[in-house]
Amino acid sequence: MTGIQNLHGWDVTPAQARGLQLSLSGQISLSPMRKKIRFAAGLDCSLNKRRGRIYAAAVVFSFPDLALIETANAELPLEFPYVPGLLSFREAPVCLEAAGKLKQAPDVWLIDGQGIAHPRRIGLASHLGLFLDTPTIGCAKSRLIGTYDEPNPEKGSYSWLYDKDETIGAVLRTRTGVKPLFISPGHLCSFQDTIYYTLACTTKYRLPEPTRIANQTVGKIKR
DNA sequence: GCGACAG
DNA sequence: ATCTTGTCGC
Repeated sequence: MTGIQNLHGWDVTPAQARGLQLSLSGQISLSPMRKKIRFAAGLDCSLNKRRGRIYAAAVVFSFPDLALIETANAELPLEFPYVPGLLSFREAPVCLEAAGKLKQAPDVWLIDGQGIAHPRRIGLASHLGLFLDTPTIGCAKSRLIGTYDEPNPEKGSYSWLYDKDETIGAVLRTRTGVKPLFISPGHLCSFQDTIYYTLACTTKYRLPEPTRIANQTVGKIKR
């Protein structure tokens, strides 16, 4: 896959990382997606702390039929610690390497982590969106920041996620009676796009197919 | 000072 | 994220 931007290096300290986030967050766009979507991709990481390695898998599905088209993966030494709010500095480098190996460039990415539902409005999905220069949606399994009302139990119901008075994402039920997902725009998409495409990529499981299969794929390459 | 805290 | 089999419930 071509067209990946290299906006900055990743060998930084936590303090420098926060500074980069402050200067990059202003470049994130929430404008609605317009292009016709033919390919939706998923990205996920896993790590082996004992070996000090981090792995990533990028998978591409056709849309809206959701047939698996291609997978690619990557492996790198684990260099940055896990710090809430700085996840992209730990996971983005391998994710970008895996994404770069794909032949089919996707029209939208679903990513395991937050988009703008982040203290500085630039979670992993937003940060990757800037580098990929393609719409990205953050599909996190749990909350990082924000307040919300519990959505109704039926698949498809949702409530908004707020930080003070600002809407930063949605709490979406992707499967009836199961814990909801915390979704938010990463880059180049709106809140409505986020809900629409997450549901359009979800079949019978809690996680949408792109991130579900990416998670399954990265689990295999680690072993 | 005391919790909360994506993966 | 990771360590992990059976088991409770729709």
